[in-house]
Amino acid sequence: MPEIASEDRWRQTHLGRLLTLASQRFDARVLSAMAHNDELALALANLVARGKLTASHIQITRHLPLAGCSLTELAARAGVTKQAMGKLADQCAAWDLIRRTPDPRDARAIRIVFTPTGVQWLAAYRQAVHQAEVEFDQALGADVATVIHLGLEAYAA
Amino acid sequence: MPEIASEDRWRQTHLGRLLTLASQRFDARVLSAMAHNDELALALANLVARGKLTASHIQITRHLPLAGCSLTELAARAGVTKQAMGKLADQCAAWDLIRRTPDPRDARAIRIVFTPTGVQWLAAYRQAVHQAEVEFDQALGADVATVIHLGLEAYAA
DNA sequence: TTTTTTAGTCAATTTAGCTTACTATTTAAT
DNA sequence: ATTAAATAGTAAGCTAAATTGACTAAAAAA
Repeated sequence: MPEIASEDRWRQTHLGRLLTLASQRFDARVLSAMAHNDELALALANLVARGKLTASHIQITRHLPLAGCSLTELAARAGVTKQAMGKLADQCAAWDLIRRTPDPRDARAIRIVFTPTGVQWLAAYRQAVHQAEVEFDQALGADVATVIHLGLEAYAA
Repeated sequence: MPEIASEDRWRQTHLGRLLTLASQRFDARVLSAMAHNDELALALANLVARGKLTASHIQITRHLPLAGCSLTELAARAGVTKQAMGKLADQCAAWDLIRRTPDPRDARAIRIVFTPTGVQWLAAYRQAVHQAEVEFDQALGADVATVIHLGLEAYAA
């Protein structure tokens, strides 16, 4: 426990705060990389740059299996209600990232699947994450970065 | 870059995702510790347990100096508008965590200061963070935890 | 065949934040 | 000293994300 004199500094540098800040910085780097990705369709990169396509939409990019899945399952994976996921899906569908198709085995259900544009989007996301990881490695050194990666995997996953 | 077969697993374990999950887990542990803190006034612990007093109020706990400061400065430290901070301050004042006092040197300004209850709240927050850090150390080992702490400080702070 | 569960949508509400606009006061400039 | 510009705080209204509750249609279980 810190002494009073270092109180304020402690409040900005304890582990929880550092995890939050590091997470935010990393995400910002990923979004930035996507906004500047020349290979990504200009319309998509612009949506990112203008703040329309944000981290919340990455909830879909992050959780939708390549084979597709139902809205309910996608919501469960992302840990939000199906109503919330439904709205995200509406937007992503309007931007032609995902498509709703009927489920042949269940007339109630719809399958959410990536469109070709969505697959391109997913690839850009992966590349941006990779780039942010490389930046992280360069900032801290590969050894430290590896310890952090493995350590967090043990703590969080 | 991962191959297709491990695509889904990669999306859940890349560094950005791990940072987010670790940050969420850590914060959840802190809130939980505060909700179960017997020394904290029952009314406060209940506010936490019932989700009324949340992470956003910790923005104040985290940024308000022990000597107090103006609302504008507090908002700047936390990186939100003064209106947003004003609302948080209203709630914290209603729960007797902070108090608005006139600034003797500037009739426009008000000083925000912790009440005695607020100081107790801050102490409980520090103790809860400490406890979460101890859990982290025990889960990963002190050496790894230290590397992570120092590494993230270099990356994020 | 009836009952219950499940998938998805609609509507209304909550919440945290923002922008714009305003008053009162202080500081700077003539 | 007086006026102009900047600053502290509040108020009103808006937006975006996510919630709860109510509902329809289809499937599964009784």
